Amino acid sequence: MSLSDDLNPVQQEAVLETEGPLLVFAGAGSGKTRVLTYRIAYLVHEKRVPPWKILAVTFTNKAADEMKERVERLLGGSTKGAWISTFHSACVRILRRHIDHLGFKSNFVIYDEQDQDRHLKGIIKELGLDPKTFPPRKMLSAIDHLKNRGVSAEEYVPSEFNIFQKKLAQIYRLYQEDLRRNNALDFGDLLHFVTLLFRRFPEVLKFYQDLFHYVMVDEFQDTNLIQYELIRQIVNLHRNLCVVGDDDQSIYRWRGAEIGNILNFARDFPECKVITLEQNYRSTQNILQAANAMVSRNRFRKKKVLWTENPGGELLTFYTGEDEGDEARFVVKKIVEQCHPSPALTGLSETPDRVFRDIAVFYRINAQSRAIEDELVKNGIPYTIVGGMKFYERKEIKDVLAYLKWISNPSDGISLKRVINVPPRGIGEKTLEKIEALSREKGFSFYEGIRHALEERWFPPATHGKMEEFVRMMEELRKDREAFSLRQLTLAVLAQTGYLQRLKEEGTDEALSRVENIDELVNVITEFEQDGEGIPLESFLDKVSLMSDVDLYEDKKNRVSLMTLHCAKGLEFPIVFIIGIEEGVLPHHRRGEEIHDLEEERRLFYVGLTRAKERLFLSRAERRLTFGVGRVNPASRFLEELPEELIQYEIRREESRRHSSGEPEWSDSFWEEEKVVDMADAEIPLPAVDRIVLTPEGFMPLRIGMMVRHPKFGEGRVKAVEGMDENQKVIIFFQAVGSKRLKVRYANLEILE
DNA sequence: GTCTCTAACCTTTTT
DNA sequence: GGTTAGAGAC
Repeated sequence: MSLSDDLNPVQQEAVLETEGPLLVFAGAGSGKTRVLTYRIAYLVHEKRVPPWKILAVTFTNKAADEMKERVERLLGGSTKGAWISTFHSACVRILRRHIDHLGFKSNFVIYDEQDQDRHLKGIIKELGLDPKTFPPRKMLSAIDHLKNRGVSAEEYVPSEFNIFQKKLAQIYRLYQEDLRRNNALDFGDLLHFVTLLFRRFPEVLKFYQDLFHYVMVDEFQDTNLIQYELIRQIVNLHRNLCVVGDDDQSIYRWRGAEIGNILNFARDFPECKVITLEQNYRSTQNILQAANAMVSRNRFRKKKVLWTENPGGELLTFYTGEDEGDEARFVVKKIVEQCHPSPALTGLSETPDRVFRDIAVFYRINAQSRAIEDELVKNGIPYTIVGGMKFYERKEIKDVLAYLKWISNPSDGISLKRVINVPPRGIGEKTLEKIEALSREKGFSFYEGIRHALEERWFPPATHGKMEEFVRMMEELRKDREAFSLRQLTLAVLAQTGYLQRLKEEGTDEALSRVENIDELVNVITEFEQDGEGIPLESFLDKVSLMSDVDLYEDKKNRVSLMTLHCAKGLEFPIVFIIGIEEGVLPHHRRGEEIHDLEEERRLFYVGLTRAKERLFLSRAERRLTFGVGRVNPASRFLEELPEELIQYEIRREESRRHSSGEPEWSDSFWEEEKVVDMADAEIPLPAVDRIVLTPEGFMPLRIGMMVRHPKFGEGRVKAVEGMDENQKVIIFFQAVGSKRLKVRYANLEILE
């Protein structure tokens, strides 16, 4: 390790400034991780700080693992007990040790969003509230918000005149009570409880203050209030806190991230030193210039201008597709071109200079991946999706995990209720409700409730037998835990419960794919156990609960990567596509015109732009299917904010319409006439409609609310349009015969206005 | 209690 | 367009 060889002067300064608070503004691609890893290595190697006195927190496990790996490489050995982990896993580690202070047992389980949802629904029902006026998900996010601001159920004081708040207070209290009964914590609790622990038990706080002499926080712009408070509590003694972040890459405001944490850091730590890393090592001049121009439009930011010594590189390419299919064809055609350049196009190169793993496609929302996927499949290009429907969210996986969770913590009623009748055992909703009421009244966990009811012979005879059988089976599994390995335990669950057998009997394609997934889960568990540490069952469940989408991402396979812009943060690719540069998509219409929201959307775009090392392709579609309904989107306002001279517009041939079937999409005969034109020519006037309707003659502009005439039913008003293909239907209210749903193709409609 | 079919919701982003 | 929750039939 040689600081002067491996780091530029500013980076070196950030490494050497070890004492006291330090704020590092690290622009995209400026070597942020490098600084952090060298800093840790420097502390251990040069300043002889014992590794376990160092705490470094990140947001994803992937980032933590990467940091660990790089520190190990620098130190030529292990990280020897340095705490390098995510906020959440650090908190779990602390709570497993000290949570008894707060009246929980150390084998608590962590509820995910789905568990929370079920849990809260039960409470709303219990209170006799209408789920329509008090939607569980809205209540949940309100509770989460309170936790993120450090407000506990007992402390929350609702406004006396606000019915919503009053009910919220009631629900929040009951929700926490029930969690305690289940010995369970939700995501928000993990952080919140540690701050409570620190506040109420100074000796515990003292222990960690003494322990951590040096604290580092990565991606500081994404911390929320509670995370910041946690850090402040810990560093209050030694005050050796180094935070690294980039306000321009703050994209989690909607989840409570406080951009003020980084912008006002100097106010909380007046003695702090500020270092700004502005040299970019990742992107070409053109890419960087475009990104700079974009983000400089934001008003609420610390001014900085990234620069690079890299070559100018190629211009950004922009394509306007007819619809998302056309857009996808453009993307795939370009991918093929990059990976298999034909001699005619490149002049000389015979071998592809790019492989699939060099390429990533980013989008605003997950739903946009579909069109791209279809097109990639059609062309036999391997790809991987980061995020979206996750493995651990599949029903069968969650079922098996629920059994395991319960074995780990028999107080966990949510998991128990999930599987008590899976596969069907003749134990129904009503029985469960009775047990729940009984348990709540007596302060039992759900399982204790069942056992109590059995002893007292509360169940009707038929139910009694079934329940007895179930309890016997679960007790058996609980015993298995002592003697069995985690793998054996999982296999025992699958066999004893009849879960696997039931799926096999079903024999449908769906059931068989579930069996395959379960098979995969057993593989994962086996692997985990082999290089495992700690108690396998608990650590495995923790790992699964705290896993994020990006964590599953493996970059070793040679595949094109597809992901949302949010997932893209922290990654880089030689070639990047950003699709859907449209008003309503990016910026997304669910955000208002509020300046902070708009600026965050702009930052999101900025994050996407700065992931690219060499080439950047941007695109949009004039028409897009949302909810299976056609929609026309104008170009994003962000497009105009990119410097004109950095962009070349690629125009499409009119024939692309007939191209939806037949020949391979990228065949040279079709594309070779492409040319570069300027904006004026590329802009195609947009039809002023919000629904496009397909008729035998072609497209027909039909607006909702428009009056039309049908040959048989007479005059009517358009209420809705469904679909875009030849099966497209339209719902029309006719004065004569009422509402009708008609296939547009055959309806023979005539527009009246 | 179990299974099947319809209707509503959905899509912003996730540790 | 696709999934999922709730209603209705057996």
